[in-house]
Amino acid sequence: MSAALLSKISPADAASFTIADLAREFDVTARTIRFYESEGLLSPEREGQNRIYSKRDRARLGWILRGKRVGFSLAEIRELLDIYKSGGPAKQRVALVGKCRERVDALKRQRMDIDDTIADLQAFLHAVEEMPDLKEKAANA
Amino acid sequence: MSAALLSKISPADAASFTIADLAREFDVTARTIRFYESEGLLSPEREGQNRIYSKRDRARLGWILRGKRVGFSLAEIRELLDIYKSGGPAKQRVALVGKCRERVDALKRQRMDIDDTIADLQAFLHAVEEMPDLKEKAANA
DNA sequence: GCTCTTCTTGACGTTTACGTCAACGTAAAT
DNA sequence: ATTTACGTTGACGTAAACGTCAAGAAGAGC
Repeated sequence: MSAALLSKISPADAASFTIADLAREFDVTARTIRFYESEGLLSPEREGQNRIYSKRDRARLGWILRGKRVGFSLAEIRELLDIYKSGGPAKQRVALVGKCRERVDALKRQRMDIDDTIADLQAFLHAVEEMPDLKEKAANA
Repeated sequence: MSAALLSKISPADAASFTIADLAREFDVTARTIRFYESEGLLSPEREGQNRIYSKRDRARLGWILRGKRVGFSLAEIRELLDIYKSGGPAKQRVALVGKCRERVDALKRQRMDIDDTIADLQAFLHAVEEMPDLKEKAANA
């Protein structure tokens, strides 16, 4: 029973995981993880009818979710994951490398947009902090 | 007639713009710009029934689109724009400043995700470049 | 044996962010 | 006067990314 409780914790260095394990760890629903599988982003083993995720599957899910956070669509993420595992003919790989470079450039542009937006918001924050009534509030605190 | 052609160019430093001007400049459809207005993100003047955009409107649209590029939803962008123009009571402004700071922190985390993703992709690119068959291709080129 | 929990597979609903007509107004060009 | 170009307001359609049931399988504990 204490073993059952410990299994709920599901140590991050375990060899395999249930769908609920990953859902907890990455803070997504099981529905989402199954949806990613239906979209070809994951393909875990089965133990009977139940899904069983390896450490590689887990890392892959992490990659997917980080991709989402940086604004990739699921289709883009699938493309990138396909590029990773691509052992196809050299000519095809050259094309994939091109796509990969484009993605890197896009990310760098996005990074600049983020820097600009941060600068804008911080400039606004500084301006607000210089406003007289707020300075009073701060002084009275 | 040459004046008509020049008007198509619609210099970026003009005092006002049509919806098509902005659509061209920012590479979005007029439909999109009207949609943003219907969502309360823009409120251009009217000349009869036609919309007429000021330089401030234009800058605002630029801000909106950059917001989209960094992954903000339209609702989030509206919130941030509302924060900008907020001259409400000090107490309310303090709350808005909090939201603003949260956004900055989120953007910083997002930037770290982007850096990590760039690093991943570039590591992959370097690995591919070290692959024998591709080195041959490069040598034969 | 029964219940409880966790898992499964559909099927349908929902939100966001627009696209796509349709039908019309208006002003300039021919 | 009429085409042409650009503008307008609805109304409806759509793709992405899930959420939300419904109904059932399958093992764990009592």
